[in-house]
Amino acid sequence: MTWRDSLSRTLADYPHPSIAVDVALLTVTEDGRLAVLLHEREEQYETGRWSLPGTFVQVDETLRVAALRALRKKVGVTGQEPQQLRVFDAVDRDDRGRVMSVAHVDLVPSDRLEGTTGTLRRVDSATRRPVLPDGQNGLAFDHDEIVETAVKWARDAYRERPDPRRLIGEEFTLLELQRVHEAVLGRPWQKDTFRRHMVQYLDETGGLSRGAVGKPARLFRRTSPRGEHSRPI
Amino acid sequence: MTWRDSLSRTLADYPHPSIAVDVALLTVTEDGRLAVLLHEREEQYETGRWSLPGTFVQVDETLRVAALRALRKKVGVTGQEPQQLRVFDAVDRDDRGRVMSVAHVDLVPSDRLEGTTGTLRRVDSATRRPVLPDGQNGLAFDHDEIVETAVKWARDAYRERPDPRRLIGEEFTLLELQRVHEAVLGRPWQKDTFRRHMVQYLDETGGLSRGAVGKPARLFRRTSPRGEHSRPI
DNA sequence: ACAATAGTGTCTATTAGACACTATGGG
DNA sequence: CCCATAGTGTCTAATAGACACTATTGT
Repeated sequence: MTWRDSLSRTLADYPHPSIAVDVALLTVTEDGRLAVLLHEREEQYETGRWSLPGTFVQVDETLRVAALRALRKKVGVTGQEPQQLRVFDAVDRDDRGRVMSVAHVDLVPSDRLEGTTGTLRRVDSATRRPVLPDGQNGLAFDHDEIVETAVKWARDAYRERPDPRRLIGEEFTLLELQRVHEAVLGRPWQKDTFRRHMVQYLDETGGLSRGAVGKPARLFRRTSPRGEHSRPI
Repeated sequence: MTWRDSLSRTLADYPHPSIAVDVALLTVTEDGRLAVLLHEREEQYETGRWSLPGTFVQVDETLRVAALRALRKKVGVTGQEPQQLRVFDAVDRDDRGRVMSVAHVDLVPSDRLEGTTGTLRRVDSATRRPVLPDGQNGLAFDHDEIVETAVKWARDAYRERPDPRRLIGEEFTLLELQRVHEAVLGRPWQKDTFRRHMVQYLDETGGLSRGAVGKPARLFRRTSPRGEHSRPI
């Protein structure tokens, strides 16, 4: 007997919380700043409020699939790998009912956001919150807190390893890598310190950068990882 | 209009996953080893299988309350502070239906387990899994993975700070503190390295230990924490 | 005196960070 | 030649780990 049969009715019919996913999709903008993708709510009484893309989790769906569906339907973005942050479960966090949200985060190159129906908002380095237009202060629900957790996750991921979310391509110079890390971490880095910290995780390709002024830089790629993958906080 | 009114029916009546909590309640045994509290399942076809205490989350309940209820009802333990690990959401993880589980962990002094109806099982230091009796190998559901994540959480918490889960009392000697840390981490520590690492987070009380052989040891207490609290991984 | 535990001085190896130097391309 | 960027030698400060020594109690 499987859970699609009548036995499951007794379990599923008992009143239980609904479960949603919300995704803080982060990126690095052209001018080297961290930003988060928002969308404007259209529900009654809420028009004009900003929130993270999210959706309810359907009965047959994993969280990952629900998160990808939210990105596709709400902001028109496809093909990411959202990571779980944590569950936000305050009983009064959603006026529409008893809804818990599994917060997710992802960090993707900005060119994957082309054609999005969402809006990129810079994340303030000090507050770790999105900079909202004019008089507005704060996202809907508990989404400010989700963004803060997401930014912390991204910075933790970029403190140790070279570009773990692959914001840049397979081959890169150390300066290109450093620019990405400075954007995510929101602070500068000494080039020699940065180099000596990262080279242990890099392999030289043998190639050199071309076309720019100055001494051509060596190209590197990430060392193929041996063990653990990146994890949510 | 609140979520108790008719509007919520349309939301809650739509088929959606059930949500459960499972708690890996860890402790340090008399002989200085890490252990996890299990209980024997009584459901049909499952009698004799071991699992973590868990329960379904009710519609009005926070995860914390549900986790505490599971501990009270399933193993007769009260008053802990479970921390979220992550959501386990594989669609086939539970034969009874579509159930996601929010895994929790807590680490408490062994005297709080007096009168429990559960069973303490030592956690193997190498595999990070509970040592099961005779021929059994593996907990029900995905609970082996939860225990592994819980042990990792506990070890991370005890790597930096002095006894963050308060397994020992307010005042203690450095040797007492070291014994607790060695039990959680599952490895010995040099006393001078340990001391110099931990004193920065400790205040001297001025008191001395009494009654034992050898030079009396100074008593310390934890420095009142300024900022962040302990967090799940 | 001796056993046992507490606590410290000091050496080494490693590392982050900073400064300043050398290296190598384009114009 | 000059400029700009790449890459390295080296110094300093901080830290973990280890060893060995001194300190202080009970018996």
